[in-house]
Amino acid sequence: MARLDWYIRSNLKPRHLQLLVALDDLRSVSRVADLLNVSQPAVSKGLAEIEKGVGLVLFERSQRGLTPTVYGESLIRMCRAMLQSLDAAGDELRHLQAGAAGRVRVGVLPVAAPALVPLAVIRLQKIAPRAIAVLHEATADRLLPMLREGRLDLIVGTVPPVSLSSGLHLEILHPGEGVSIVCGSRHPLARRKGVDAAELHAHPLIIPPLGTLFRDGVEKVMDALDLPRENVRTESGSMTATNTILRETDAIGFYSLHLAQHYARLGWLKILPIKAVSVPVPIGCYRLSNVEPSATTRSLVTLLREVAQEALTGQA
DNA sequence: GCCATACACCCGCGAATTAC
DNA sequence: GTAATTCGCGGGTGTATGGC
Repeated sequence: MARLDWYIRSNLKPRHLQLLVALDDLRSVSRVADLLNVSQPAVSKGLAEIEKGVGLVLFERSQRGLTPTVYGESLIRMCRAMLQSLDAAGDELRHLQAGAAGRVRVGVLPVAAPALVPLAVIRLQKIAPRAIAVLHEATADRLLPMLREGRLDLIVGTVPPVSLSSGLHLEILHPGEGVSIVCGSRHPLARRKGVDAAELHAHPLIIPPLGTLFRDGVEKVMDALDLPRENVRTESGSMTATNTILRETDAIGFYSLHLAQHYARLGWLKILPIKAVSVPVPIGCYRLSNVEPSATTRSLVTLLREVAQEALTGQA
């Protein structure tokens, strides 16, 4: 085992992790000493010993304090994840002690919020009645930092592909079904058996916000149907808001087929019978590749696979 | 005002020794 | 053979001091 690996496995202790994270947060040896209730030399010496142990300079020293080097930034990021894992271990033990079967914190992207995640959570509660699912719905730009900081166990939805070096593990749950064009059930086009793309020009459009994978798919559909960009009145990352606007106005929206069918079954929306280009947007779940998922997290991922597979085969 | 270093002290751990 | 005690070492921390 290399010296670096040996040092990290054998000598790096939780208080070292706390020290590095605190130094990154406060960028000052003396302020960290105050925070951790130790002397300033203890912090200075502690940092020097970690640097000696790993054989790398982790912080640049200056008269104004400390600045992490690239090595420091990398190790600190791992330290944050390890501390979060330790916190999660404590949480899980507390919940097990209280008679629960563990907890899973899920970042839910809008596309997975109405059906995929809730259906999987319902199944989880059947097989593990005391398990607790904590759901956070937001866009990818807000959820990915939470995942990297260890505040989430996984993210479910349409998120961009990641490289192996990103520290994220991606599992494709569903290859995607293309984009469906939808309107409210009282919309003038709702009862039509056939709709021409040109008829959509008279209606305002609701599209996903910039930076989302689904937005790229929607833009391709808009280009294929020659839908004018100036008709876009709303960019919405909220399913609830989008549904309300679609039901209360003559706006046109864009959903994945699975979602569109889900809302059509509820009688909220209609899928317009219009020929659109097929732009599949895959749905996946992301987690940190260097963090071993808890038993509850693994169970939920298995159920997400089941629900997604049933959506593929039309059982859902 | 900031951080680094030198030195001293305390504490915990492991090995060696002793008592039973 | 086992448990208790002793001793040495290393790690962690504090104070004092110096350099930038």
